Amino acid sequence: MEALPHSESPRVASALAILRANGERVTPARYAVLRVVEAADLSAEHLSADTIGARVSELEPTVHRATVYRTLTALTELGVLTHVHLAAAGTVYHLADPLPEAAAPTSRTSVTDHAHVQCVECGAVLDVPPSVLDEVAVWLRDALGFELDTSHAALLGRCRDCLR
Amino acid sequence: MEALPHSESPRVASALAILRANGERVTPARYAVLRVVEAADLSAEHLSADTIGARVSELEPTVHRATVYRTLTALTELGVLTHVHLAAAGTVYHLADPLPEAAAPTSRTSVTDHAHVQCVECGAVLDVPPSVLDEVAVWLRDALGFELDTSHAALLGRCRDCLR
DNA sequence: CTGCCTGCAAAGGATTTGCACTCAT
DNA sequence: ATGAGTGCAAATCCTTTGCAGGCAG
Repeated sequence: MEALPHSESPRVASALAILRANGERVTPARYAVLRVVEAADLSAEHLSADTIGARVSELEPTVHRATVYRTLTALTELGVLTHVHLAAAGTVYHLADPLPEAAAPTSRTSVTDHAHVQCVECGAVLDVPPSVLDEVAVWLRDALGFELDTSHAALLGRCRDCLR
Repeated sequence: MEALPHSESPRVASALAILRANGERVTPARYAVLRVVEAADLSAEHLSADTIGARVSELEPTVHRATVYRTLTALTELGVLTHVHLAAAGTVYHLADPLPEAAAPTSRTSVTDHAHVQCVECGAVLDVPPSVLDEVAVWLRDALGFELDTSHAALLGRCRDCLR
C-alpha cells in the first residue's frame, strides 16, 4: 500500500503521510475512515460518526463501530480531521482544510474551513464562508479577549424552504 | 397560591399567568422549575436540564427527573422558556426575554435574549449582545434567505483565561 | 368530576471503556 | 518482536416513553 502507484485522492494521501510522519499506524480502519470522509466532503455532505461507521462497514466489514469512534478522535487530535457541532443533531466531520504540514501539532484552532448554519426545522446544513463571521470575531477579541473558532459550531435558524 | 400577597419574582408571576391564560396547569413541579431557572438567570448561570432537576429536587424532593424534562419541553413550547444549545455540553435554559404576551403563541423565533459563546477548554459560557450578530443575520438573509435565530446556538472558541 | 400532569420503571440511542488479541512497523 | 490499534461486549450517560394513579381546575 506504500510503494504502489496509487490513484487515490491526493488529500487522503497527504493525510496518510501525516499519520506516518507522526509515528501513527496506517490501518485499514483509518484508511477507510479517511476515504469515507473525503468522499463526503467532495459531495458537500455532513456525516455523523454513526453514518461514517455505516459507510466504513461497506468498505471494511470487519471494522467495529467503537474503532470508528476511536479513529475519529485520533485523527482529529492529529489535526487531519475537524468536526462541527450541530446543535440540531450531533457532530459531523470534515477532512481538515488546509491539512496541517507534515509535522502535526495538536488541535488546530483557526483552520480556514467554512462556517455552518443549520435549519432547526429540516436539519439542512448550509456552508458559509468563514469571513462572514470576521466582524464577530473582531468584536469578541476586542471586547472579551475571546478567540472565535469560526468553523467549530453551527448557528441555527430557518432555511428559505422552511420559511415557506 | 393565588390570592395570597406573594413576594415572588414578577417574572415568575408573569410566567404563571401565561400558563393559566393558556389553560395549562400550575403544578408544584412547574412552579419549582420556573423558580430555579429564574434564580439561575439572575446570577447569569446557565443550567442544563440535569442541573435544573437537581435543584428542583431540593425545593420539591418528590418531583421526578422525567417530569423536569417534560416540564422544560412544555414551558419551552409555551414560549415561557428558551434554550441554548452549547456544542461543548448539552442544552441550557433561560426564562424567555421578553416573556410572550399573556396569549402565548408557540415557538418564539427572535426573542431579544442574548447570544452565547462558549470556551472549548474550560466550558465557560459568555453572554453577548445579539446585535453582534446583526450583520451576519443580514448576510444570511440576503445571500441564502436564511433567517438566523441569534440566541439559539452558541459559537465556540477560547476565552481570555484559557488563552493564557 | 375530568383529564392533564405526574411518578415510576424500563426502554432507547449514542458514545465510551476494559480487556485480551492482532498486525503494522 | 513489540506495543499501538483493534474487536467484542458491557457499561455509561442523557433523555424519552408507557402506563396507572393523583391532583389542579
